[in-house]
Amino acid sequence: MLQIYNSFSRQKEAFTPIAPGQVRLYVCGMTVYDYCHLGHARVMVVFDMVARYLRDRGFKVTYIRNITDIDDKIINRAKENGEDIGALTARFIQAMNEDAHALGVLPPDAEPRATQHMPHILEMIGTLLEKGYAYPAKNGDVYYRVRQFKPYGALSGKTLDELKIGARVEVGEAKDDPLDFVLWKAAKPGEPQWDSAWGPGRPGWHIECSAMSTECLGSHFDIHGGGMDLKFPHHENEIAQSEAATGEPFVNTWMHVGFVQLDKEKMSKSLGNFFTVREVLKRFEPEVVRYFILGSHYRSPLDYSDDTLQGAKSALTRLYLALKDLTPAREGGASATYEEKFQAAMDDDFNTPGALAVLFELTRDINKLGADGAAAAPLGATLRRLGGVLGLLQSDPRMFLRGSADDSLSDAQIEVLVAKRSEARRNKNWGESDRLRDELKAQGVILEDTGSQTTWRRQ
RNA sequence: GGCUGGGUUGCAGAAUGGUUAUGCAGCGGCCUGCAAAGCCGUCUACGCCGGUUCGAUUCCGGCCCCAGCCUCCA
Repeated sequence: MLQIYNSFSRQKEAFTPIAPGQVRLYVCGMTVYDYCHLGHARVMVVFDMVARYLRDRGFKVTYIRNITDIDDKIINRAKENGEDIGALTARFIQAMNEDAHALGVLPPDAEPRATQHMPHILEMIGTLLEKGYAYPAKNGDVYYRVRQFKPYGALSGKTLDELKIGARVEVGEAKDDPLDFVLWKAAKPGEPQWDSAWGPGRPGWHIECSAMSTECLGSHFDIHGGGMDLKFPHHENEIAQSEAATGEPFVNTWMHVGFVQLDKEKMSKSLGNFFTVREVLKRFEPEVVRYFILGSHYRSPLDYSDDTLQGAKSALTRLYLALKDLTPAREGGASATYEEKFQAAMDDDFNTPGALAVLFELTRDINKLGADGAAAAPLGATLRRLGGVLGLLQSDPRMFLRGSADDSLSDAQIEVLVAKRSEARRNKNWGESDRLRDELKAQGVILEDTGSQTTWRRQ
């Protein structure tokens, strides 16, 4: 039985989809004004894993991940760059897709963009006004009247009065209540704008997700996810908007992914202590980064360090070494217990570290069979299959182990040295043979002799 | 201050009321021309104080510490 930790109830719950056999999943994606950093990568990889596992579990999954392509940061960045907003967002959407692809993240079923869903956004704001949950302010903005929505604060575990203590009042605010939040921002000169019954402007951040999620998945759907930092106010506001507008429950299960941290501190744009995905990919292979992310539970903080990434690389190398000499087999064979253990781990709130431990048990059993490739092949097939559920182990083992040349020796240069060494070995010239091996080692190339055959891999 | 997570062996990181997590690193052995890889064996735990229990790292209470949210942020 699949159990998921629901941030709303703050406990693990048995997962039952609204429509039998179908899961409707919405995840808050990126605001596209800059490159993805590791925090974004974690959310993308985690929900990719969730979607893959749910599908493997037999559910039909509709996975929606939105793109925020209009907001203050985008407008400001475009202004700084002297760049057209559309060009800026197109550029970073492209970059995001490249990063996601590198990390083995499958495209969601749809990636709705705020600017392409303006009618539905306007419709929802209209409904909220009609129902008395929203009001137009003197400055042309439209606000959500938080006190009108009784359950407000349920997700974040706060009461309105608690929230009010911390609320900041900006100069020149036109809100009736400092906790109210903006649904529609009146256009300022030179800014992108859309026509509305309340005057030209653009949507607030929260409304787009309410509009797009309910448009794509219906008023009431199964799982809504995002980073931990979206819990409040973003997701709280989504609930308020959506439930007030539709009159139905919005989401059954809320999933929040923990932060990527650097030196025990949240990696974030405002602190400036972040690594972009592309920076990290210059130093580690994408699959290593994916392993690093899945190597800890999705709700735990994940501390980034070179050592941890190096550890992920070593672990992944061990898995690939076990697959290296196996002939591909189609069937998993007598490996049902591994499948069961794997599923038991994943069923427990997507416990990927536990699932990975099962892959290592499989690896040990493959290695024990050693030269008996025929016996090991079905185990190898199971290892690859289960790895695939996590989006891992789908590369050619030899290609993964050889890595890429970077600024070191090329494949051809290595082959030449390996051939020279094999020649020396044939002549039992151990001095020369070991010298060549040390030379390669110094260049980060590791040799393995199996009888007269030598294989190599980059460290 | 309020709220939400969390404190596990050298590092990373799970589970669990009594019995091996797992990976990396270490140590001993096997294998190897020597290595590497692999296999076998092995060492280092469960923030503090109480309580429940035959028995608690695991449940309960209190405390300390860390991170995050309460303001844009995945």
